[in-house]
Amino acid sequence: MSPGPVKLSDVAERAGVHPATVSRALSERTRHMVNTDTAQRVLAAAEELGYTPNPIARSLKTNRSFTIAVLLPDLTNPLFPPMVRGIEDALAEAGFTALIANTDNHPDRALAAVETMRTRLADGCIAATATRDDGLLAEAATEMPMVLINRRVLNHEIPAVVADDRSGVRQAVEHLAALGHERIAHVAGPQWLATGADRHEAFLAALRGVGLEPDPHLISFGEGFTEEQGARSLHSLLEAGAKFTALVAGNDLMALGCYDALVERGLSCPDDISVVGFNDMPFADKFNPPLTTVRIPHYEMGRRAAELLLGRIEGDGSTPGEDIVLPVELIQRASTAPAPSRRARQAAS
Amino acid sequence: MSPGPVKLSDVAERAGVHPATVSRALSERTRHMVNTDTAQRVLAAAEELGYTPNPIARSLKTNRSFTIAVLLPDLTNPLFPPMVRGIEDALAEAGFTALIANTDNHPDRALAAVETMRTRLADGCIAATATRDDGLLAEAATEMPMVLINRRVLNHEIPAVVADDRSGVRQAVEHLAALGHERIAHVAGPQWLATGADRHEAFLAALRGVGLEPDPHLISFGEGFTEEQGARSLHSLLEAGAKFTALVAGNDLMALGCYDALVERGLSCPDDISVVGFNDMPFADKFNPPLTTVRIPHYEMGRRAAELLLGRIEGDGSTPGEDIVLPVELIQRASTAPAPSRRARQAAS
DNA sequence: GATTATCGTGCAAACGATTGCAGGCGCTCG
DNA sequence: CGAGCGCCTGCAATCGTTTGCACGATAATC
Repeated sequence: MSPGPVKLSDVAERAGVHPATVSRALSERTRHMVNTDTAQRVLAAAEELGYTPNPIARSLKTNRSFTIAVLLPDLTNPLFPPMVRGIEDALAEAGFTALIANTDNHPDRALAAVETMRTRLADGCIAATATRDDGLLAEAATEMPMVLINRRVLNHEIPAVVADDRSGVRQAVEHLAALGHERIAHVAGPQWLATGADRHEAFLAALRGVGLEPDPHLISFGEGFTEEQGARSLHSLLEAGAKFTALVAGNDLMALGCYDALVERGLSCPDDISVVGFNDMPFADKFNPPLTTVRIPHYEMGRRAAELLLGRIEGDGSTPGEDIVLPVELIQRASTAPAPSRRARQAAS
Repeated sequence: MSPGPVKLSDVAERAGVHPATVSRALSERTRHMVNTDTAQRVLAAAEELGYTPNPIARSLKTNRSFTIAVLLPDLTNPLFPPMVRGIEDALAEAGFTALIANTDNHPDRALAAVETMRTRLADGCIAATATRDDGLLAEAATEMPMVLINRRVLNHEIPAVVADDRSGVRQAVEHLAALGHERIAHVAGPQWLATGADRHEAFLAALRGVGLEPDPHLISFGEGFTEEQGARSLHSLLEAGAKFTALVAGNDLMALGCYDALVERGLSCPDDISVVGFNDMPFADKFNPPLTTVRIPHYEMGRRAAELLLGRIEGDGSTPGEDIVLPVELIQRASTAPAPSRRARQAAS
């Protein structure tokens, strides 16, 4: 037997057959081509020798790597690890492996990553990096199966699995409205991301839904879903003299930024201003105050994205793709409280 | 030209040379074997055609995949993403890619992961999953270059990069002692992990260092570095009637568990009990109260681990390996306060 | 009993790159 | 002027699998 890892020909020799026969006997799909008891013999030999196929050689021949590229803007954002877990779990069940790449939100790093993935022959790609109008990904999508997660591009050319953002912010503003808030601000996320734009739009709609008229002076856009941008946005709102008693932030990170801005100005949450976030990131219940936010099913989104992708890979390439939108749920914690006016009234009564 | 991705022979044809020549011209290492201006021609042709080598085919021949396996217990633990970033960045600079696997702290899942990695021909492995006495990894280490991160095995057979745990907990108890605390508890991590055992030992030493005698009744061991275990440990301490005014937790997650246990029992941090954590995980400054903890250089640890590993791969296999231990720093926030006794005295004066 | 279908297996050519070996050419040097 | 030496470059084998094709044997058909 040759040295090093055992290979197909070793098994063949041991079983007294040709390597090709071993190959056929070992694959579920081609097993029927070989006599049942030779198959048994081969299987036994493979078992005894502890044969494991060399995936490199296999890939070279078949052009499939059983590898899925996962493009993330930033693994450090607590939003993503649970999604990745979901993705990995679903992929593993199908014998696939995830290859994770951070893009830092830089288009060129994304380009480089896509390139790497493509040349490494990933069988498909799950991207969380898409900007709303993303030519790069759209182009890449023509070359390999792709699905988006937590993002969406303008013309639904790429299937996506997303949380029900509209419902989420609706629940948020209804909650605020029910608490008596009438002047509600929006510390919005970047508008070049679908999540940012969708939530902003949903915010406007939800406000009208509860009979409030949107006020442009109560809306400020951040340039990223980050703490700094959240703080900056809130500061600029306050700076401009806007008056409001509650705000909904683009996501939890921005909400945390708002916390910072608030304490910096000696304001209290929720006494002066109620804030609600988005995502229910890990430890959102441990913040000061515990953050009211809308919970999205991170893990489930990951699973669904992976399953969707696998379906497109294995499948006939059809399933033209309704986006999958998963339900969300408002988690009420201590960062929201009745509006001051109502508290005053209650105190008076 | 053949269809699909451009390959070596396409470039060869275009440049009017043999594929072998192209191969040599394209590799920095072998370029000197080919005439300077043919090399130019080849380079130009490759550029025009947009040639990118097929790493699968290359790997098959060279037995190198330029892939590094990264074994994590749990990507969802906020400790790890920054490390992964460090690893990825350092690897990318050298043209390597990281393959991330979660083991969920299950030895068999780790085994499966290692197996996958090995058969996928990873060139090396960075593991954060090692238990103190880890036969599995020790064995795997004989088959491929490996370095440990944030973990250590008993007999230093595998090089590791770790934070200076001893110094960290020393700083923590000195801080507490300086605040006047005399009865300091330890909500320790699992002892089968090096981090758990080291910190426990360091705790004992540090206590004596400030002239306090360790009391076994003030120490409780968790079975995992988790919130639940932190809460459970603290509960059992309190249940047993232990009296103390401060505690150092095995890590930040356990500290958060302590927060939970404290509020559940109507105790206040830091008024009744000061707590200090370990790791300075993201958002530790946002907790209620902001957590005093010791900061470890996550990102840097990742980088160093990757660099160390690459050195072992490229290099002569020497560097027998002192462990790399990186400095840590106590970050004082609001979860620690002067001991009640001292506060009383201050109030009296 | 000759002819055709059926089944099981081996042969050999891929996949796309790397690399030892050999050979052609032009020099120099004795 | 011929032997010898360097420098380039082409040839062909190789990495470990998969897979179309052909071949031989056995079974089914008329």
